[in-house]
Amino acid sequence: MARTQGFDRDVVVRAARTLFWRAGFEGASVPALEEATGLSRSSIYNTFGSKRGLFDAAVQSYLDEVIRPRLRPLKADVVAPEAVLTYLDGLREAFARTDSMSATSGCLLINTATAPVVHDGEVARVVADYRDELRAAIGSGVAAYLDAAAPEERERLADAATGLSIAAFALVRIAPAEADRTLAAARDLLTAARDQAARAY
Amino acid sequence: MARTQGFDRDVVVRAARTLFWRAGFEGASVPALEEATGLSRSSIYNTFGSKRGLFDAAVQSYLDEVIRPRLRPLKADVVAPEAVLTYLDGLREAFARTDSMSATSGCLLINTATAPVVHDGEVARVVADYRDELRAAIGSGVAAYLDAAAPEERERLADAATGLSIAAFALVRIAPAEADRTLAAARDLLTAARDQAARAY
DNA sequence: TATATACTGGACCGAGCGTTTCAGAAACTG
DNA sequence: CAGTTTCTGAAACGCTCGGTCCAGTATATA
Repeated sequence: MARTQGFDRDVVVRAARTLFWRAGFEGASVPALEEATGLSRSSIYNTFGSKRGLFDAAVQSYLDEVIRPRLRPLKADVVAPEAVLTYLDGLREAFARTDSMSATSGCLLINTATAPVVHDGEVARVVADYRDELRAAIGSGVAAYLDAAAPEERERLADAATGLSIAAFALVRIAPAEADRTLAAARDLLTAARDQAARAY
Repeated sequence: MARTQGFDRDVVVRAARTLFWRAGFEGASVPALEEATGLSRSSIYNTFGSKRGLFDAAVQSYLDEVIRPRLRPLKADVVAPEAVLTYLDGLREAFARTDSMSATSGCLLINTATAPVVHDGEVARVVADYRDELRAAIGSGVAAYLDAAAPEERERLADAATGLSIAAFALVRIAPAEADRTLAAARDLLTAARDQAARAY
């Protein structure tokens, strides 16, 4: 009866996501979004309602396709001891591939945390929820890695590894080498804590 | 012979700085800058050449009047052992005063690091230089605090404390409690390292 | 094949942007 | 007090912004 949609919604959202990631919410203009998605303005507004609607879809896509796959090993019921190191190393590898989105543009959500659009409370909550999710995942990873450490030490190291990951994302655009050092520091903190625990036996 | 300037440049730059801090470079419109500074558009352009020129002046003012006073104890020829803890505690106090600029708006330069304007290479360099300055200052503070620790451990902890300070600034707008935890983690890392060094005797 | 449905392209909207311009007011200097 | 210089206010610039609208077209169903 009705004509079917002539584009793949996921593909469109992914294209918009890339532009928002690179340019930020404010920096991605509607004409630029048209070009990136291949959609005309009316299709964008018909499908997503507004620029914000498209941004929200892009953020969800970012969480589902970029963030969570990387965090999956840390969110599993049983977490591998080395999973938290693998996470940090995976981030460093992404930063080292200088043409990767992570290297050129950091993290869509961390970029958003310091952008004007965050004054919209709903956006701020999404970003804060992301931080909590990251913290919980790293917390599991640290617990699996330092199974013998005192709880307060594990919490402290999980806070530190989470913060250092966030700092690395904030830095990678302007100082990629220093972003890598920041992640290396997180890794070293964990391995040093483990070495010390082993020595305590 | 010539008429003298009818306003105090420093006062004007300070007012602009506050607005840029709150709203970011892109978010601070020229009309809003007029209102904040009390200057008319022509005076702004006559004095600073462009919005970017005013922003650059605001950034310098931020470095000179906000950042460097806080870092001064860490940059002195002889650094007090506890100075790095005092720095972290001072940051936490500022974050706890929920009406302070730091609590509501984080750090002007870290906000800029993830903003579109950073694609201007000159702006990116200023932000990267700030990170280096912060890292060097914290490095001195860590060296003074952990005078007996191994050099590689001091470097690692200095990288960590620097990164965690940056993460706290990135987070404070959207998750102030977590920003405080991030700084607390930095502090605990340092004190734990010192306790452990003491125990080694 | 006829029809109904909704996707699509492109013109258009008002608003706000950063910047330029210029005439006139202000006030130091000689 | 006259002259010169510079600051200042206001208006207008061209442009881009996010968003709306509608006629035309494509297509799945009956």
